[in-house]
Amino acid sequence: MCGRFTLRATPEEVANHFRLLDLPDFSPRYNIGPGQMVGIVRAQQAEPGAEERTPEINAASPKSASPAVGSDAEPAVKREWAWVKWGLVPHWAEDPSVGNRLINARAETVGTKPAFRTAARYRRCLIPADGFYEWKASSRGKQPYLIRLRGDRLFALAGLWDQWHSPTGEILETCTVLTVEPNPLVARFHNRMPLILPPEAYDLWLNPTIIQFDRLREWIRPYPEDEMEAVAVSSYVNSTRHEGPRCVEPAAGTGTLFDNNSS
DNA sequence: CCAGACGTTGTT
DNA sequence: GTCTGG
DNA sequence: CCAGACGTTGTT
DNA sequence: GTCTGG
Repeated sequence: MCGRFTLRATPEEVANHFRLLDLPDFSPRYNIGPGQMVGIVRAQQAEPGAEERTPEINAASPKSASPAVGSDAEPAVKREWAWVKWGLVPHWAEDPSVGNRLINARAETVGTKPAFRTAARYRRCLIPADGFYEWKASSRGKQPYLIRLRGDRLFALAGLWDQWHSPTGEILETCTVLTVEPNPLVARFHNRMPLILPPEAYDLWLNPTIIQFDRLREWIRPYPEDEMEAVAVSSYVNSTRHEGPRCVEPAAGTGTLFDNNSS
């Protein structure tokens, strides 16, 4: 599953990887947890008070209707960075505290569950990350591991977002991370893992004209294990009050990098 | 029809 | 909001 | 995900 | 033990 992750890359790297029009503003994050504000990439939203009336955001574009192939070089839909709270609060929720429990959503069923169905059709997003944490129980307590791509590359968690209007009229934007079956590497830790999308899927995932969630099924699968690795890290990361490089320091005594090829 | 729910995760 | 259960 | 709380009453 | 908050 996914209850904690990192975004250690620079704003430049994120803007480049996700083809953002504007440079986002953030500091490296070593310990992003539920309830915190996270940066997401989503299809550019219509400006609320904009003078210019943009006719039908690309709804009829032939490019946006065909599946993206090969790379993420030419986004059919403009993308924007947004800050939202991790823990999805459905727009119809009475109490925003439900978000505390909706930090993950099963990708297999998200198209039909009432809490996620509409978001799965109209409000998908990518959540930039470059690592996530899993805890493994042992005789000496719980040992945290940082799981990342080989080469420590940036990647995208598949997510959904929603808007909630408080009684006093404030708008709360929130998100959730989709999960799938784990690949064998992550299965050492848990029976679920976050859904990681390859760049060639970004355009389809963010395309608001794709409202049939079934068209995204081919991307609902565990990320290849041979592109991933796990490192035992300090339990300093356990507390969400902790931030900084200490969170990813190799655990004392281990220093072991354990991946699919080690035995 | 109205009332009531709406979600995920963990684990021996 | 929208679906399920009674 | 882990950490930390876990409760009520009165009253100005 | 179980829920809430971060």
